[in-house]
Amino acid sequence: MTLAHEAITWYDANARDLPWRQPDSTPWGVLVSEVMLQQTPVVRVEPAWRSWMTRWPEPAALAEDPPSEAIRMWGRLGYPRRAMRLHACAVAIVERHGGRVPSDLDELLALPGVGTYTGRAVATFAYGQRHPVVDTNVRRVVCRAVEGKPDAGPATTTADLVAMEALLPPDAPTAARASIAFMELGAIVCTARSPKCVDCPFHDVCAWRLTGLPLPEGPSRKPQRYAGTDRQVRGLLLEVLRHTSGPVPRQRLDMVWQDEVQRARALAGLVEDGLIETLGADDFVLAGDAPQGEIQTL
DNA sequence: AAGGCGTGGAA
DNA sequence: TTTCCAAGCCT
Repeated sequence: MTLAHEAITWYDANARDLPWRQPDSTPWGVLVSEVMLQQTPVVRVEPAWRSWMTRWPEPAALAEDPPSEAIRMWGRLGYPRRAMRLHACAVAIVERHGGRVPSDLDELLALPGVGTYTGRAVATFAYGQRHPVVDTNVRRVVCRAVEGKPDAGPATTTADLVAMEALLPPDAPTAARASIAFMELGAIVCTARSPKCVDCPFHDVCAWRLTGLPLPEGPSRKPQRYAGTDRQVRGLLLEVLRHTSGPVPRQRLDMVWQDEVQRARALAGLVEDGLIETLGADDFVLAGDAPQGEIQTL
């Protein structure tokens, strides 16, 4: 019994019932879920995914609405640039692929917001192709079970793909199930902080467990702060824009953050990223909400 | 190729 | 309270 087959057997009995995994889910639904799941937990994605798919059941529907609507629908999932890119992705799918999510990996990777993980996930989970699919869960499971290390280091794309490739069964449908099974295992059993080894199908063969669950060696890299950063200020600014339909005067935005320098920097950043647009000298709107011909540049 | 980029919940 | 983490992407 290989690791892949052990994982698949475990997955068949323990997988969560998520809407984008239903038999009737579309490649578009899979793509939307993958983008939403980039750095956002499943529990917060699920209701947002349902709303999104109800409103925009296919790429063409989203492409017809302005980016501002995507940003509003994104709500508080975080990293709203993803909403922008998903909108741009829908436009590209309409323009380049006749409104159908492409199945070719290189065409997927060429879409905005679709990187190594997401492209392979869509090709594999939506189209049943055989590709290694490596996310943070897979990296953790493989490095523990195979290498015996407590935590995966920084992502090293090529090496990670090669390592997973070696574990994949030869036929595509089984390989796809193996990938989703490894991911699920990392998500609910082989978790970062409190792995539930008693529930793990790799219990008896896991190199990490067999060597006594050694702790991480050096000091962990310190996570990025959030409070007081430009990111927080951007979030506050965007929160105002999201809940306003018309132009928002600069004066209103001035209220969200004391530090004028930082506030201006955050605002300029949002414009730079294309999330918002300036209207005249002192009004702002979400991207795409400006009346024709009234967009000003800084 | 490190670091920027949101948000909320669990420990 | 603070820290850490959650199916990354882009530059």
